[in-house]
Amino acid sequence: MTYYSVRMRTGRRLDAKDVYDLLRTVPEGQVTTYGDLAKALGFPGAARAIGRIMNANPDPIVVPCHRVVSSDGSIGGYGFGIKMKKEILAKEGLQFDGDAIVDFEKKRAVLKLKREK
DNA sequence: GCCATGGCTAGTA
DNA sequence: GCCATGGCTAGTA
Repeated sequence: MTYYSVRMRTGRRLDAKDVYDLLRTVPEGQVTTYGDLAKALGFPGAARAIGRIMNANPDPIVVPCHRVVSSDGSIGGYGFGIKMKKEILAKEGLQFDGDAIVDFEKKRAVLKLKREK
């Protein structure tokens, strides 16, 4: 599996693999946000870049990109359509009020960066 | 110029 | 609802 890394305007690199690894720690039944992932990895403000990386997800089976939603608790986007995103999340136990996640703050995962080798 | 974002403000009710 | 943020890409020169 080859991942790409994103070159920030600052010159720093955000490795897509780091994003996917962190996202994989979000358990079924919970969600995180684009901005939370960005911040946890030390790139505050790069939420939009995270969205791009989600869109480029090479393996939706392994990387649960459907668990990444907007910071206001609304559904956010999805490469296969937000309808499917909602269906998957519903299957994982989340409830919706329109496009808004019910009890969003309770479902919002606390991201912890694992020390890498 | 586009977009799978987010934060802040005006302005309505 | 506006605009700052951030990288990508089609398409012009």
